[in-house]
Amino acid sequence: MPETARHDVFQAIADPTRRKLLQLLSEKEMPIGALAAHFPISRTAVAKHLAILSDASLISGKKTGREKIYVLHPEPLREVKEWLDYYERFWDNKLSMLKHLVESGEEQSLKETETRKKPNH
Amino acid sequence: MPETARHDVFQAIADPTRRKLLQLLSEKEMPIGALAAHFPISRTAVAKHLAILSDASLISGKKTGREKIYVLHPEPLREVKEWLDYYERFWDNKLSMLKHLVESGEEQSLKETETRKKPNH
DNA sequence: TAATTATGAAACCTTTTGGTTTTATTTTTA
DNA sequence: TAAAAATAAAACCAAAAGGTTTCATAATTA
Repeated sequence: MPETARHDVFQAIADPTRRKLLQLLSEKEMPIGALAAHFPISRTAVAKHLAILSDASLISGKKTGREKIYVLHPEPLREVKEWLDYYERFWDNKLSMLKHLVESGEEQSLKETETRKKPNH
Repeated sequence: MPETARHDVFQAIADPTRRKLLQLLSEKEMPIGALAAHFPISRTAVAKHLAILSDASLISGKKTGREKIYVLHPEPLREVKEWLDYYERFWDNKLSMLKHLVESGEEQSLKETETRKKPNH
């Protein structure tokens, strides 16, 4: 695994082993050994999957002593979510409008809460 | 492309060419020739991508005369969305609860689905 | 300090992916 | 009906993906 090419988040989550790694790291940060114990493949193979996830900025590792603890970084998944939002309208005719309102309201609130706390009715 | 193994929706959307194919088909149903015109690769290569998308049940083709018209089937993307919903809470602390309420309500109306706590992949 | 533990790195292997070119087959249409 | 158009199918190819084993290195601990 040359690790030269930049890895895409869509490609990173395409592999079931990598999805399970993300799930494990979402429960608790762990070193590679603890992660590898959950799989039938070798620790080296897990290390390569971690490298791909790291390349997609989905995880990072901090070395403490002789261990390297891996931590989840879910932010890049937002790109996938935004891609999906476009298609959601095609399968969901019911509440898509409400949900889009909620989500656009959320973005608004993220910007607004710094400057304003009360509604401006 | 032996087409023996069943294709996963996560894997199907991993390739940028296939994502663009989905986008084109979301605008208008088209035969393979019209699709291939949007890419620098051969029509045969596009045909293989379409086979993968079809294998993931994301599209289907109906033959009319000498043309085969491809149609988008976005439903399998719901699986990706549900997987993402689990991670959304990690980047969105504000309205995730409201959104989860909206979405669980939606799922309930479509079918009686349990609220899931862990991803199933 | 010597053995153990945890990880990193390199070399290698097989299958899958994403692409090509070539050769049919089936409908239209000139 | 012969030519053109649209697609399908087969054979082939290079590179990437996913795995292995083997060897090396850095911290711990007995």
